[in-house]
Amino acid sequence: MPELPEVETTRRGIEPHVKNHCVEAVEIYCKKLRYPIPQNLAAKLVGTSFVEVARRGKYLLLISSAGTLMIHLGMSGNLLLVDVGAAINKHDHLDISLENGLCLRYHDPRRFGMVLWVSTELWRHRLLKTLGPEPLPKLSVKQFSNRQAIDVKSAQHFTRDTFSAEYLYQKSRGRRISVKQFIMDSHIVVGVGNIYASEALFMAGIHPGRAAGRVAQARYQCLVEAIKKVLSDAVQSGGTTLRDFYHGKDRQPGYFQQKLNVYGRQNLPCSVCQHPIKLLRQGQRSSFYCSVCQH
DNA sequence: AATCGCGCCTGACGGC
DNA sequence: TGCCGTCAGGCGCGAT
Repeated sequence: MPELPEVETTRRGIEPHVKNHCVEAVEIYCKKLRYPIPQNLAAKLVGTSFVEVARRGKYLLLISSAGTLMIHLGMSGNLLLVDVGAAINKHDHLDISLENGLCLRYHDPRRFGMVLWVSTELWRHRLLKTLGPEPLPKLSVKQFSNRQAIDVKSAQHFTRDTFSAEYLYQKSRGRRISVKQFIMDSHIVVGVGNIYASEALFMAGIHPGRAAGRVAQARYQCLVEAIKKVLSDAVQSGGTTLRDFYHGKDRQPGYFQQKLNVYGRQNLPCSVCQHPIKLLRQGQRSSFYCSVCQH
């Protein structure tokens, strides 16, 4: 289940092997992901190069002069670098062969992911334009080493640094949904998935079931800091496994490297007060929390 | 406008 | 051994 740190780790992993290498061939093995893979991808991509490997929320953006390949990994998606001509395995859906002898391969058992082609300015795209701010905007700024790859308005949209306690506080006034569902809403803030939402709320001492509109601004300050800490720690642990992205298929998602304080730990003792961690069902999602430390 | 719940999909796992 | 039900979950979308 890729969360933002896993997507960022993937972005960093593929970037040096993909950026500025000409596309030689595109092969589609399965059309039906969440949306169909555009059939004319080869016509768009062959002979061009990706000049930037960027990310907006959990969307990976491979930007070429002709347009942008937008990839979401969904629940079980994965991008691998294999040698051109490597055998196809089950659930491999797309191959993009490059002139350097490597092939970028999209693999996704559950097919919740998406591979889309965007030829308009990115900030106009319906799936991107409504997204909330990045929790770690500094990562976004670093992405755009090639300023010409992206139009000014999209770059501004991607790098706006508006994620703050005041922002969450304002956005949440009058909202009755739980604070956990609120921070997991990508239109509020991108990249906070189920695991890190539980972890950040624990760190901030906020009960996941509390109404978003009934969280004080000072507590949102704690939450903002917790979200940034949890995500940047996970990006860091992802980064430590990055050395070998190409050959290293044994790389682990960041949350396997990281100590999880509550997620998946129901009935186990809280790391702070030793009381058993509780499980709460919100929507169709599991939340884990400590009823003593969080309120 | 906000909220709720559905559907997409496969693999893992438990019970019989 | 195999079959069947359940769960996991990001996200868009339609209904309310």
